[in-house]
Amino acid sequence: MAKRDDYMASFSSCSNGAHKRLSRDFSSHVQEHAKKRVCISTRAEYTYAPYHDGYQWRKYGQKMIRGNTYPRCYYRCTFHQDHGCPATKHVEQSNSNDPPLFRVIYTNEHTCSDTYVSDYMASSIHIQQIADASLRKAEMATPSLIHCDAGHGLIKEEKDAIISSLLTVINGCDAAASDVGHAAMQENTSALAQMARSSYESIPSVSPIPLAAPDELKMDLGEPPESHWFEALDLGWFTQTG
DNA sequence: TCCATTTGACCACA
DNA sequence: TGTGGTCAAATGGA
Repeated sequence: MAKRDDYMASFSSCSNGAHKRLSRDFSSHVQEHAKKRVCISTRAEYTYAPYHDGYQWRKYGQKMIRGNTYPRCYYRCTFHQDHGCPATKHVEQSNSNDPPLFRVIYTNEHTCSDTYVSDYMASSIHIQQIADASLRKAEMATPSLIHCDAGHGLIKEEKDAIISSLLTVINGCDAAASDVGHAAMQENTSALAQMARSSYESIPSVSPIPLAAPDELKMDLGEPPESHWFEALDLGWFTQTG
């Protein structure tokens, strides 16, 4: 496959017209190889904090998408020009709740590796933001429940779901780490997994009997079910071939 | 003055 | 031909 760096090197020494042409040439290469099932990573994520994921992004476009209430915003890595980092993400609000939930679609991995580890540390903050937002929502919905045993049980269930999601993500990261060879990331994700487990174990379990959360306490996620906080996009051509 | 964001226009693809 | 993704000039803030 043609290296993107080759194209990016060309970018720096050509006119705008040639720049655009090379960009399209590269897009054609990507699409061509996509047809041949070459690995290009894409994943979707639902989050309350779409703008703080540990990386620096620059917005390059916004578009109303047919059938969507809210516009989709297009971001690429700040180091796109400097280091040719191909990472991009699309952010679209998926509901009008307070706080609103956003769907973020990440495309391509960062090659600006100096910010890589901090991303995974940011992930723990990110998950904490999700948990906090979720619990605030529950508290606002039924403040009296927070102060009774049943309320504690419901909150524990809510936390269970969130932390379970975190562990799923971290386990996924562990697998990804072996692919890209970032040992440091593995250490951090293991630490995060341990943090999540200890956090999980430290939550007092007032009611050992699983309780079904009433409707007003369930998180309104719109389309995605809770088990799909982080969703891998199966585009049908992820398989790496020799 | 520099840099990030906005926004209309352009292009590729289905 | 409609839709989604990207570009780049214009604009605004630090």
